[in-house]
Amino acid sequence: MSRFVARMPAAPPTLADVAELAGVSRQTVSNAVNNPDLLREDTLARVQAAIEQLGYQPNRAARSLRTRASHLIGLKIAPAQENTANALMDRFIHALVDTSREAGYHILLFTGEPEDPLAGYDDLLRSTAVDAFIITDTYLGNPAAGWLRSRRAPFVAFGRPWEDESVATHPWVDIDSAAGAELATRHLIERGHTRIAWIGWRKDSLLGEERRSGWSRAMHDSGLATTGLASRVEDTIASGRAATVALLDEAAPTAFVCASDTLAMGVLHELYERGLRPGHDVAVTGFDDSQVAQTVPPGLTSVRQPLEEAAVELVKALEGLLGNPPYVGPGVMLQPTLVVRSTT
Amino acid sequence: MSRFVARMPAAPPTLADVAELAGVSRQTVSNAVNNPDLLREDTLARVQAAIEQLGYQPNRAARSLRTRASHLIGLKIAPAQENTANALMDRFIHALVDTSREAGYHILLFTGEPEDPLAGYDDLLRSTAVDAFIITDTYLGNPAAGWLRSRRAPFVAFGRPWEDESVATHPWVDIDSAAGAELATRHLIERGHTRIAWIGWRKDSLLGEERRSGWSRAMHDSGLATTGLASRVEDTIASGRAATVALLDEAAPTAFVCASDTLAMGVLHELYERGLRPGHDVAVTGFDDSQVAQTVPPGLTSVRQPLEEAAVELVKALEGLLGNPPYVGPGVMLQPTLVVRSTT
DNA sequence: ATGCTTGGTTGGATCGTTCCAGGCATGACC
DNA sequence: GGTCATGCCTGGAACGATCCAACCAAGCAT
Repeated sequence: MSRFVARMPAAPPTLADVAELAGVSRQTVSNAVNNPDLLREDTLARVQAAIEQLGYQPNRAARSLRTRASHLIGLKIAPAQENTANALMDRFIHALVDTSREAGYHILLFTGEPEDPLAGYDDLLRSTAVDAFIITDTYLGNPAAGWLRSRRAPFVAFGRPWEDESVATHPWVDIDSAAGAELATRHLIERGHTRIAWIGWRKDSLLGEERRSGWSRAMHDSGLATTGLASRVEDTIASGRAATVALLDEAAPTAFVCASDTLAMGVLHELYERGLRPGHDVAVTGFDDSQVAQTVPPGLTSVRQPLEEAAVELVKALEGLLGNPPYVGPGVMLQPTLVVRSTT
Repeated sequence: MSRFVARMPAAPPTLADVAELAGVSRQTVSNAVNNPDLLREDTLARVQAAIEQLGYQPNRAARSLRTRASHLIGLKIAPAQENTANALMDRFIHALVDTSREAGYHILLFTGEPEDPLAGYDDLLRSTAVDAFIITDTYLGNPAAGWLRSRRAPFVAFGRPWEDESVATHPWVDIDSAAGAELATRHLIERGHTRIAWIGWRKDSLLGEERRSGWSRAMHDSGLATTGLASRVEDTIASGRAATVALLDEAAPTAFVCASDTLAMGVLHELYERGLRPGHDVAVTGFDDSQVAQTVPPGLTSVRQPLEEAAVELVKALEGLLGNPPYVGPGVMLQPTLVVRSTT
């Protein structure tokens, strides 16, 4: 078979090219790549030299076609939120891409169509474009998990299954955010605060209730009262600020623990307006260690989620799930840390 | 509510399955999908019904193998920067994913290995995993553009080619950030400021010099002096703050135009420390309209880059580049806008 | 010597799609 | 009636990898 050597955009070398150069068959080259220990030492060396010389890399499409595995992982991303401090995705995505590269996977992004949130999953699944999904918004009622399960599509979740745990047959990784709120609250108690207010999300947010429980646990453990000190609002700066107004006027707290950096910024806005100095007159903590928390004067104390660790665990779970035989381990719960800055 | 479709892992239907059901040949089904106008009306309808019934979608691996096109676009992402306000990526990536979906492309992410920044490109290219790349950091000396060109790999750049323009044979999209700085400066001049300082990046940053030129143009056009009012530092909060100290003490400006939100936050930090009120005592503008600018009290005026528009143009350029014949249009320059908030 | 293992290698078939050359009606034209 | 063009459809052959059954020496036991 004579190949045209002088081709303009030089077609990448194939298995057959390497085989010819090394003087072996295609299959032997394939083994050299996938099962090196099947070859005799000298043959292996010869093949590897040929691979090196030609700069050969297996064609992904051909390999996927044959092995029915694309080594791609689908990740759905939500629109960037404006006017909030919730920008976890940047850090998370980077960690995920980095970790999955080491495991031989790439991350394929997609977005949802407003009318049909499952369409993106369906497309990728039916065209066998990805091997698995990572889902992130596991709030109650998110149809993705159930739908993927019914389709027998492999997926791992960042976020525990809030529904009946017994139904959840997928691996998950989550962060113990009750512990995060508790960490922040105890920190404030240590600083001598006794009237510590909570600003969290509305009651239908299980994650919000979870975080709130960390605050109330820390308070009760220290014998401090919580009545009149909790507020539950939308996750916006304006509502955080409104909650601050109400709490300051009615309960006179000396510190605020917030369920998000966004809400904490609401507090800072009101303090700014009143001429109160955060960290001196009133203490504030946020949640997520966003860039906002890191850069706002004088620096917002915030709970930091170990996203890099989460990525590692997610990829580990993914490898188990896609292994042969598939292995589904128990859920993994990670501990957040507190980054102390000048607002406390 | 719950529908149980007791099915085996059910291999996805293939072209042949559809063909059999519709009573035509494989090729006819393929035509129905790719060249519908080649079929007689009734045949087309019959095939489409069969496709619908089976939920058929072409297998991506097989299609890529045959057509030598993966419909994937590679995008290299940099680590999320801590302690800065530079989080453009979130918005940009989302816009890009959204736009390219409409054009039939997906975004594949990868990261660089520290020792070899080109390794990621090389891998994806040699395994024919992606059709093209989008590169974002076109600072002078970034080897990616030149390397990709030498490999004849299709790519479009977000950022103009700073090197010799005549060498650049690739499409690019950029944002006229000199105009952005000019916008911010003129805005301050309109507000009555005359002593307007510039805090930008060090001289070896061409982008920084570009932005600086917008400031000086606006100043000179209005007959205002610039001597002693410019400072060039690293892009960190600490250096922004240090520059503020020096400028306030030596040149007594009443306003600061900054090359980034990070630097602007440095200014706010110093104002905070001195008890000066941004927007009342001293005006400040940033660059990027980051979440930090949006949420910091009392709200930082900032230049907003039209990232969504940029994504649209990039994908348009990509389609041209991957078209047959390939088309490389002229570079596209987009205009930023100014988001006015309370610091001015 | 014959048969049997074992490690190393081989060529053919296959994954699901699209490209290509051709087939077969139908109808138009001379 | 024969030729040719046209429109619609078909079957075989690729794309480049891996799976599979078979092959072939060499080594060992019978």
